[in-house]
Amino acid sequence: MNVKEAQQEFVQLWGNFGSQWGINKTMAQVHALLLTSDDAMSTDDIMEALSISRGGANMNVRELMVWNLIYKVSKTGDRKEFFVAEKDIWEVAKRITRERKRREIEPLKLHLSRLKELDKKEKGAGDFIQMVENIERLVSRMDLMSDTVMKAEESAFFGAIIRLLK
Amino acid sequence: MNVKEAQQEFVQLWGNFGSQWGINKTMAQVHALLLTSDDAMSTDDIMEALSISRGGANMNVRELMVWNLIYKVSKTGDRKEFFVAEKDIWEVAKRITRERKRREIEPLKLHLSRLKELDKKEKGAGDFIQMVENIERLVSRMDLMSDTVMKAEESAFFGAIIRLLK
DNA sequence: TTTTATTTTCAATAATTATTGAAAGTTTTA
DNA sequence: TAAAACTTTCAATAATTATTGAAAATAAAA
Repeated sequence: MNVKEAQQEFVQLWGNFGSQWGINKTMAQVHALLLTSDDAMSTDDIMEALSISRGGANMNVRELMVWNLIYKVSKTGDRKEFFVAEKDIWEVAKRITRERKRREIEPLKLHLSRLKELDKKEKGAGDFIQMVENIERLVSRMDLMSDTVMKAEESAFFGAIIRLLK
Repeated sequence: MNVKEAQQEFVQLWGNFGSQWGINKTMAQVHALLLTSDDAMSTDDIMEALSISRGGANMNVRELMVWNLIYKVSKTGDRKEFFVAEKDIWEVAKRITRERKRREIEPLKLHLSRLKELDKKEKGAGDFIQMVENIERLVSRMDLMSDTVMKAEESAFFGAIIRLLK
């Protein structure tokens, strides 16, 4: 297997993995392509590499820019836009986490919290509220966990503690 | 808002949230329904509550049993099967984590590891392998962290340490 | 055994989600 | 200013994924 083949396999792998976790497959593929590409790529390069349409390539690079996972760069003497990915994988993880938190976790927390505004006198209300509170606690803990992982990575001290917990 | 309305809203909420994370929407709804239901429900009860077909109800309860999130129970004098959910939300989280790990993370790790078997002499191979290794490290760390959080919940000592990291 | 109740399967269909590609829009160059 | 180069949009379409429902299978009762 040469590098190109390995890269193609990685692109497929990452696309499938992404879609299992609710991330658009093609977006994940574009990301994987840029992650493992040495130099900046234009929309045409991406279209060619992934056999996708111009529209699709454009939409996905724009979305990846919103997620802060890729950047636009320009080459002197070329009018086209080129794109490069953030290569620090921990930075990548942090940004994906941040975006999903903002889009999904925060609204979920809000919604759950509002669910507790029900007639507390009614039979069964207590149990229901308890369940919602337990879920709220779970979500918060998971949320905190992601912060902790990221923080641990940045700190030798916390990192050592985390490893102790294994 | 009464309990029933709140429950219905929760079912919708959980279904949407699940599908954003790659979990079948109806399966998440059946789970939410049973999670917030006081007594065991039959397939007919579930069909009625969620307005879904018999086939759908059956497929989803079976799948939830594979995930170990619900159990079959029987009522004396009734031939039907009834279902109840595991109500301990931490247990629920652990089981979902375990299942996704088994189905997705383990295969991903294997696949990533195999990607490193390429001609290392080729130009660019070093960078590619480095990227794959960084991703492997990230996946492992995320994986380990989920164990740690679950463990922390069960242990005052670990819990205290995790809180320190906040 | 036969009937009845219940569960399971799965081909057909519906619903959802992703993708295309050509037209419109924008920016740069001549 | 007009033409060329490039980017963006979005209605139409394709691909994927979820759902139905009726028939087959299974299990319990008569």
